[in-house]
Amino acid sequence: MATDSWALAVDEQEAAVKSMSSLQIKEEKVKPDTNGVIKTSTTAEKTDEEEKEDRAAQSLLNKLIRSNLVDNTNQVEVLQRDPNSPLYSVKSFEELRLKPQLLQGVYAMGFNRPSKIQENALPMMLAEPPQNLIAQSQSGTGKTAAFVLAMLSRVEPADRYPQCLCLSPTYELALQTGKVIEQMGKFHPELKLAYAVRGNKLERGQKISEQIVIGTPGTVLDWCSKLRFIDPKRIKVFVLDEADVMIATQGHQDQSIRIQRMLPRNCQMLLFSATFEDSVWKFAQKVVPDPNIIKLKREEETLDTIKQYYVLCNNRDEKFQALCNLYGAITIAQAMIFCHTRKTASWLAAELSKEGHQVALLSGEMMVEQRAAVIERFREGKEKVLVTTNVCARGIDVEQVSVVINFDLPVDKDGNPDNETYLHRIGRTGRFGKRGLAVNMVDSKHSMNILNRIQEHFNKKIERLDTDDLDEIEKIAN
DNA sequence: AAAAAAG
Repeated sequence: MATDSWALAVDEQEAAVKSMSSLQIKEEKVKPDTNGVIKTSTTAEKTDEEEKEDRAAQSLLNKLIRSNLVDNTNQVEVLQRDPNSPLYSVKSFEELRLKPQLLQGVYAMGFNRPSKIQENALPMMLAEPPQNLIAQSQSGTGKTAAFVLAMLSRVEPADRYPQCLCLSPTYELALQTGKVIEQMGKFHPELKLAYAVRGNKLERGQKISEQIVIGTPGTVLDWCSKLRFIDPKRIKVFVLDEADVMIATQGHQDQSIRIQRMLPRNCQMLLFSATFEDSVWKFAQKVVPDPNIIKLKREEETLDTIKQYYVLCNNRDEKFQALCNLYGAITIAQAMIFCHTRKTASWLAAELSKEGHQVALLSGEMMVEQRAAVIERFREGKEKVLVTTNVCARGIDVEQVSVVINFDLPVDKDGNPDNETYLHRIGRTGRFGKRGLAVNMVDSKHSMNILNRIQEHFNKKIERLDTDDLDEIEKIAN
């Protein structure tokens, strides 16, 4: 058991793990309740923990619903694999002729009508025979709901083997996307979901019966090859989420390709990426035959609703002092603080708690049980401030986050500004017209240069903030 | 450099 000052109580860890594993294979007491909701049948009354879970789930749902209601996109560019076929676009979910239980799930989540990207993407993804899709889209556009809907409409619940496979770049994102699958599929009592993530160990030699699998690359690869829990030849839909991360040369590329190669020829490939840079494009062309392509132009408003500042310091200790000065202002709602390395993150979390601030730490060096518990506590609002690494840069949606601090600016392996990660990080806040605040900590000429290049890239002025000026801090925080 | 990993 870890002895860090921010280590969690054992019962909380267990609760978090339980909530994650309620749909897992090892769980024997799983059965659908009256609403068709799949959960363990232990207690009749709702415990405190369960209510907290409900609230956290609701916050995730609220965010998803808004992404469907608020169209902050102004342009969708569609390239069909057959340019002569008519371009279908739906204005309602009924037009898609979904299975009734699935339509029920869609409405139960509060979706009334398709988002901009869904109008075009859904008819393409649901067409017969299945067609491949490459979509450029960021979170907040209804992307997750779109591919979940595609998986759920293709799945045959009566067949007790994996048919849909979704890959996420991180453990936390896999859990989050899994929750959406559970929610949207909850009116199919016989439908089950398996989490192919670290820490979810199964007994050797068996096959799994869950129809949908969500997971991270390493575990999914093991389940498909060495351990043979999944027969990849029977997968009908393959979703690659955050494909630009998954395909990055230094990233999950090998594993993603090896998994993809095991799939049958006629498997439907759905690939989502924030950018269409060369590496993504080459990969896509190699492995996704005859794709439809959707490019989503997102209004610059995304950045306009987020006020961006920088703080000038001379070294790490000054950055820490500046952060402490900001602390009162950022804890009004929730905040995320990004560091470049795990080491810096754990150092910073320790220093902040020494100063008497309550902070949570989340990085890849922690044990998965702990990670699950921390992200859950953060979602519930039990933790106000999360110190983390790029593990949380993408896709993690917590509604109450209104401040993002780049304790270290995002740079790639060559030390160049990582604009994409910058956009993703600050995109954790200020969505859907909500006000957001991003503060960048600059501690050298070099990092000032990085910041300038980021400004140029987004053509957006990032103003200086004096952290000794409490009035100014007060002003930006409100 | 982070993440992924039944290595």
